[in-house]
Amino acid sequence: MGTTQVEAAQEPKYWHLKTVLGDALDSEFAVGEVLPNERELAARFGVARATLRQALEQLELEGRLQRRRGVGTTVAPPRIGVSVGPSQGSWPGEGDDAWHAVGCVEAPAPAAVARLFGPGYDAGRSVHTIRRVRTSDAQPVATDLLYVPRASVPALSQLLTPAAHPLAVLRELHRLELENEDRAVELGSARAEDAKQLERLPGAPVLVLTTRYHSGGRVAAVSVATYRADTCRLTFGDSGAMEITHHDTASGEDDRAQAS
Amino acid sequence: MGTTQVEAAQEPKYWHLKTVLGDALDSEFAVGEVLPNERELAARFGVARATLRQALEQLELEGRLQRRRGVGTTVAPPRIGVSVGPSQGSWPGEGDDAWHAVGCVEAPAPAAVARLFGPGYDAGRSVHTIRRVRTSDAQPVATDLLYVPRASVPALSQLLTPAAHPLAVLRELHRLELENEDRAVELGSARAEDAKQLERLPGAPVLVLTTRYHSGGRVAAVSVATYRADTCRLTFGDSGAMEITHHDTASGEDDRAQAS
DNA sequence: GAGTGGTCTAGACCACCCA
DNA sequence: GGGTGGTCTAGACCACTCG
Repeated sequence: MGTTQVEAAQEPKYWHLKTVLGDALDSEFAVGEVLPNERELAARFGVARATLRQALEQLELEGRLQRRRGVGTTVAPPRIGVSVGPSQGSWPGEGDDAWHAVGCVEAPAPAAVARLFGPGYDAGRSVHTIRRVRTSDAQPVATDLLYVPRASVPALSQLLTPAAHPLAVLRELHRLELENEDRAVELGSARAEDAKQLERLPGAPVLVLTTRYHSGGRVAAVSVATYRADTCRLTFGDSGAMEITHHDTASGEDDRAQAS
Repeated sequence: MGTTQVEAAQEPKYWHLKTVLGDALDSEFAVGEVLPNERELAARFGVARATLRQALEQLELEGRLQRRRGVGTTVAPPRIGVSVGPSQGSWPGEGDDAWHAVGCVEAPAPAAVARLFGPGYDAGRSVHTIRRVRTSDAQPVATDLLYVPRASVPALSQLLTPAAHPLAVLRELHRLELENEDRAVELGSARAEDAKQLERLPGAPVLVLTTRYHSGGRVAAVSVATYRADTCRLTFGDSGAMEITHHDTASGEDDRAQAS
């Protein structure tokens, strides 16, 4: 019986590993520092590589590590707070909101998006579909598809060069009076196209922010934006504050309240 | 070399599997239906169980599957939209907001939370810490810790039974004039205590919603809420609409716009 | 006790990055 | 070419649920 198993752990190894590594990250590593490679870490902790990887995956999910194939695992900087309104209701692309249009097509909206326009919407009609990328601190944090039905921008000329097209759509959109926006956030995984824009692998965890822009009693535009979940914190509301790192979700500091 | 490998896939097996399973879910399964077990599915697709599990994990992350140890894997219902304001600024626990206090202690706030109160805050002081649970459709969707500094509720009597305590704190809080709220959403993983409340395993993906309640020029209360990322969609803004399922993030419907 | 998903192992090979 | 993380395998045992 005398194994070295002092801890009689009932918690999984990878979970314990995660906390050990997390603590080490706080105390012994600086942001940007490179960790030993996975094979060595696994050997050092006496576990299989797959088990170690389970711990690293969790830490990456929490935004504490960054792993890049062919390069290594580094300590991630605190998450970036990106403001997603309501900044007193403005149209997408208005002012300078860090978005940058990279393409535009006209096509029928996918069924799931068409539904967002409401029951009165004719699903067969093609809409202006603008792909945009949002950067912060010189790195891509989000990519979105902005759907603008032709009915929302009727004055738009039909003949436009690809470069002029998205800008013209946005310009027309800004002429409308924006009445309201509503938003929803959920967890998703990056599709291939999004992943490429975000410089991540397909399947990477993202926060999907869906915004509906209301004008004239209708939904005038819909944006489906995917934010990198590892590097971003989405902030709502007025003050641009809340510039805090808190790795709460992972760490100790158990100030537990009684459970039911 | 004539293996049956027709597809010459450059995409990983688990990724391809995920889309195949996802499509099957749409076309051949009803919500709540039980899938074949992992060993059989793996055999059926000719892959190792670990590979199959990678695909299932992704689908679960996207809220399309629900897996329970000892029970099986079932098709998940669409995500529940839970409103997280701003419902025209009201205090937590005001009206009936689906939250239910399950415990309360007084203790110093963890450092990460103390920082949210701003520079003028004395980190050593103990705060009322109320644990709450939010349910929707008879299942738990979120749990939070609500931190209320004693300075925010000075009139509170010192002697309270555990049962009366949280309610008294909330009652006093509601006397204050709520000026503002700001929020942030980020991805996290459930700590052990949270996981239990949410009926999930530790490490399960959650959306962490941090809210600061401002009153009298100060931060009068802070809430750190963890929502089940698999079953919830957080909705902001007025209308309680947006009751849409869109598995966009995973599915086909490629209406791609040109990349940069 | 039978069946489920959850954890873990010890290997192998691949895709990518960089010197 | 050498090193990194990413994928994949074929097993094993464990924790949990339920009849």
